[in-house]
Amino acid sequence: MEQRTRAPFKSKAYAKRFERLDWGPDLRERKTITDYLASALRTAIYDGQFADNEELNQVELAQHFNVSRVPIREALRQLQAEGLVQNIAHHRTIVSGMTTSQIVEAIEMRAVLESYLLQKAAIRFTKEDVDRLRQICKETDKIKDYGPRWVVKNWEFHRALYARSESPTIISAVERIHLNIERYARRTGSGKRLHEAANEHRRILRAIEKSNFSRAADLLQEHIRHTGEAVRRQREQPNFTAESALPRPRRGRIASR
Amino acid sequence: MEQRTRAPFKSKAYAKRFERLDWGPDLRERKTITDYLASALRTAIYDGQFADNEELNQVELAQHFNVSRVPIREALRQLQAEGLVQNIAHHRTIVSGMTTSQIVEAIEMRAVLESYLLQKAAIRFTKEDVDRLRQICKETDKIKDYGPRWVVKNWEFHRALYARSESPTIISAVERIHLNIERYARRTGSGKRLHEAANEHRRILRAIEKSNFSRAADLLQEHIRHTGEAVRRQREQPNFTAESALPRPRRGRIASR
DNA sequence: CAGGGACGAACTGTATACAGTTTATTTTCT
DNA sequence: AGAAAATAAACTGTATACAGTTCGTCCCTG
Repeated sequence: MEQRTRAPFKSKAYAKRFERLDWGPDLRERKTITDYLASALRTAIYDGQFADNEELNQVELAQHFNVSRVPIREALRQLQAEGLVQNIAHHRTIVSGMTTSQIVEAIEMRAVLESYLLQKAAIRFTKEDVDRLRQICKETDKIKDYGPRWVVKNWEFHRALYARSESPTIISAVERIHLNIERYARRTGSGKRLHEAANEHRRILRAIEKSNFSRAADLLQEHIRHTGEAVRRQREQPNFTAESALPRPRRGRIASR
Repeated sequence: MEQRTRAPFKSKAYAKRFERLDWGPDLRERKTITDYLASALRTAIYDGQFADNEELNQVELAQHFNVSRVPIREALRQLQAEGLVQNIAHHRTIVSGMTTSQIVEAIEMRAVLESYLLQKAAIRFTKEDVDRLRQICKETDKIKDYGPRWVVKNWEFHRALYARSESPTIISAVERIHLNIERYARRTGSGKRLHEAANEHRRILRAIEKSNFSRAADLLQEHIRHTGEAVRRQREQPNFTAESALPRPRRGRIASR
C-alpha cells in the first residue's frame, strides 16, 4: 500500500494557522484526504489558531491544502458534528465559539464524571498506581510555564487517576470534553493557576495515599470546578472580549474553483 | 425562499428501512439534502431499522433517495462523527453496533449525570413542576405496550425532572446518550420492565414530594442502572445473538453511478 | 484440488463542472 | 441624494466524471 503524502501547500492564506500543526505519524497515516483534513483542522482549532466565529472559506481552504472542495466539505461536516464548527446552509461555516455557560457546563460534566471515575477506580488501586501518580506530580513540577507540555502532563495525571476504572468509554468521553474546552481554559492559565493546580493534584494524591477515596473524589471535583470558575471570572470581567471574529468581516475575493 | 421537497424515491432497496420515517416538518424543513439525509439516516438507525454492522452502500442509498453520492457521503461523515456508523476507508461504511460494555458504560454516564441534574434541579422545584411529574406518570400508565409512544413519554418524565436544572448543555448531552442507546434498551423491553419502570418513576416522584432529594437522586440512579443490568443480562445469555449483520454479506450488484 | 497471482467488477474517494443562494455593487427611479 | 430594484460576484450545494482501492473470481501451476 502506497504511503500517501500530501502535496506541498499552494496558498499561503492559512499558512500561519497550520504551521504549528504536528505532522507526526498520526496525521500522516490517515488513509484519506478527508481524514487528514479533519485532523488538521481539529488540531488547529483545539490549538486556538482560529478565533471564535471566524469564517472558514471552502475555496481558501481547498487552495491552501491543494485539494478540491469535496474533502474539505466532508471534513467540515465531521467537525460540525463534533461541535467545533457551525454551518449555516448556503451561507458559511464558522468556528463555533462556546458561550461561557456552555464551557462551564462542560466543565461541570467533567467534574461529575471524573469524580465518579475516580471512585470507581480507587478500590482497585495498587501501590504501583499510586507511585505512578507521585511520579507524574514530580514531573509536572518541572514544567514552569503554561503550554502544551503542561497540558499533556496535567491530563496524564487525570488519566492515571482513572486507569483502574475499567471504563474506557467514559474515559474517552471525558477526554473529548477536555480537548473541547482546553482552548478556553488555556486563556485563563496564568502561572498562579499552574501552581494552584499542582497543589490540588498533590492534595488529591495525599487523600488517595490515606485511602480516603471519597475525599479524593470531592477534592477532584473541586479541582475541576476551579477551572470553570476561572473561566467564568475572566469572562465576566467587563472589559473581557473573547478573541472572536467580527460577525461579517468583508469577504475577500477568491477565484472560484 | 423556495421550499425544497424531495423527489419521490426511485429505488426500493431501502424502502422498508425508511418507511417508518417521520416526514414531519422537522425533517422537511432542512435546507440542504445533506441535512435531510443525515436526519433520515439517523432516525432510521435510532429506530432500529438497521442491524448492527450492516453495510451502507453509497450507491444504493443515492439511488433510494434519488440524489448523487456527494450528499450521501457528507451525511455519512456526520453520522460517523456522531458514532452511529463506522467508516473503513476505501472499503465500506457499517452501522456501528455498540458492544455490551459500551452500552453499559453509556447508561452509567446517564445515571451519574442525570442524578446530578436532578439534585441541581430539585432545589428550584415549584409545586407546578411536581404536578407536571404526576401528570406525566398518569399519562404513562395509559400506554400499555412498549413502543415509540412509551419511549417518548418516559423521556418526558426524565426531562421534566431536570427542567429546573438550568443546564441545557448537560441535558442535551444526556439526551443524546439516551437516543444512542435506546435502540438497544428497547430490545430488552418487555411488559414486565414497563411496569417496573413506572413504579420506579413513582417512587422517585414520592421522594420528591417529601423533599427528600438526595434519596430521589439515588433512586433515579438505580432506576437508570436497571436498564443497564437488563441489557447486560440479556446479552450475557448464551443463546443471545445480537441482531447483527454478518461480517461480509455477499455484495449485491449495483450499477455504479 | 489447494494455493496464489492476475484480472475485473463493484465500490469508495476526489476533482471538476454546474446549479442555486446569498451578498455586494450598480443602476434606476423618485 | 436616498431607497428600491437589477445585476454581478463570490460562495455554497449537488451532480457527474474519473481515479484508486478492495475483493471476488478465474485461471494457472504444482
